Amino acid sequence: MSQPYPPSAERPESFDEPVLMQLSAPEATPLRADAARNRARLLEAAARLVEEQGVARLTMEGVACAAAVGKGTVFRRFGDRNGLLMALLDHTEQSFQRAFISGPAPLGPGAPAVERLHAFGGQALRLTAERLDMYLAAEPESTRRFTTAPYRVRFMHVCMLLRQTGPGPDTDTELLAQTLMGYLDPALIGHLTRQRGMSPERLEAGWRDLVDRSVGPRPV
Amino acid sequence: MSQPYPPSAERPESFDEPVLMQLSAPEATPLRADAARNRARLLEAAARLVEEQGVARLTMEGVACAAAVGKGTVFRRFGDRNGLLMALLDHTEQSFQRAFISGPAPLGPGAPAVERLHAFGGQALRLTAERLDMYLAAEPESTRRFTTAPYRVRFMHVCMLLRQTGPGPDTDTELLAQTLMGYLDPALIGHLTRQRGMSPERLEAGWRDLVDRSVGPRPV
DNA sequence: ACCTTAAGCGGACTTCGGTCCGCTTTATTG
DNA sequence: CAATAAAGCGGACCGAAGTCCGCTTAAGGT
Repeated sequence: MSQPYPPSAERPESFDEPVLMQLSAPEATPLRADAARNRARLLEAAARLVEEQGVARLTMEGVACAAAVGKGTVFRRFGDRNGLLMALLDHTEQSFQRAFISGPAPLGPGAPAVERLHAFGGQALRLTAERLDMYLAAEPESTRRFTTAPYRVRFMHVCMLLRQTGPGPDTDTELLAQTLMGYLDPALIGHLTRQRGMSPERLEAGWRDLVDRSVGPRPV
Repeated sequence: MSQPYPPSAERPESFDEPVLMQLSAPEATPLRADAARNRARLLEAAARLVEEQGVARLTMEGVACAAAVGKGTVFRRFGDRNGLLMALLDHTEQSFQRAFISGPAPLGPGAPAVERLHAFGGQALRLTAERLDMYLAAEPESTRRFTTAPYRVRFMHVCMLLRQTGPGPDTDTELLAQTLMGYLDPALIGHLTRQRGMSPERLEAGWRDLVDRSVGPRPV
């Protein structure tokens, strides 16, 4: 109920600013030299530890220790464990973003909105499946997951594409977009692939079906 | 990776048995007298503490203490914090279940499947909104949330109704049902109502739209 | 160069969920 | 009614996330 580490903190709590593209890349105030160095060491150490022992064994103290840095420093820089994990996914997420915002069609602009939606989901499914443990571990719990920067960027994109498909006047695009986003939730993907044994192809076909149903005015 | 408390534990890990209706009500082996007494005292104490201080302040040790019982006992009985919280919701959940399985139409049998789906979502939204904090706190994280008994019962129900609406042969009912269930996720409901300020009416209208789009064969 | 100041640092500390294991109680059975 | 096995109990213990606060240090102004 209070901001723990006043100035920066990689996970902003405010809601209303225009987020697009500012995942964590350009800090409002650039980091001090030592801070930047420590940040890099921490990310490097964390990535190494994850690779060596799996994300489940990653502890904040372990990372601090491996980076030869105090525990408080890790929290100051990344806010919490999810923040650190999200930072580890930042590169992937940013290039995905670039791809669907300004990359080549059909993911990027140029193709019809429906096809862009198809491509968007396909790529999201692929990225998530590829590093599922990371995405699962990075996902904050409860309602927090809807307020992370990457989620919001994706959401706004889906919302925009949906609006371009000629929804009827009585279609609630925002809610429909949330529903579509729900399909891409790492937890759901993990459940379906690991516990229900569904193939990526099946998930992708399901996505296309869902998009086709969501597009255009609502049925009679 | 191992079952911590061998014999009972209110959250079964197995997947394939026919669950329907066995939330926690009839234990496989009935509880020993002292165990049953302690269970009741724990639930009572927990409910009181939640009422007094809110679910966020509820700690397992606090409950144990208030029930004049050892901490280990709480864990033995309920598995973990989510298990305790789910037990607190059990009554609500069971009567909801009865209502949609065998209650009066349109929630129960008798009405067309589409109307039953409409009613189902409406009621789920209402129940969740009514005790949102509890539902949020009781929700296990990551993929675990798909394996709780209440989730699975709801899911199978939606799946069944969907199958009754004449989906085309190329419709993946299971995936569609998961999508519908995603709309009813307490975390999403909490986000939409609290952080985006959406009205219950709007959410319900969104649900009806979603159902209408999900029903029947997929569009061209 | 020096001074000032605020960002940054570190690690002890708190809190809480979850586990362990030796002891106690219940229920069954002969 | 005793004996006994197994379910139950309790609280010490552990690990990890997150907090706090006094000390250090980089950076910009004079």
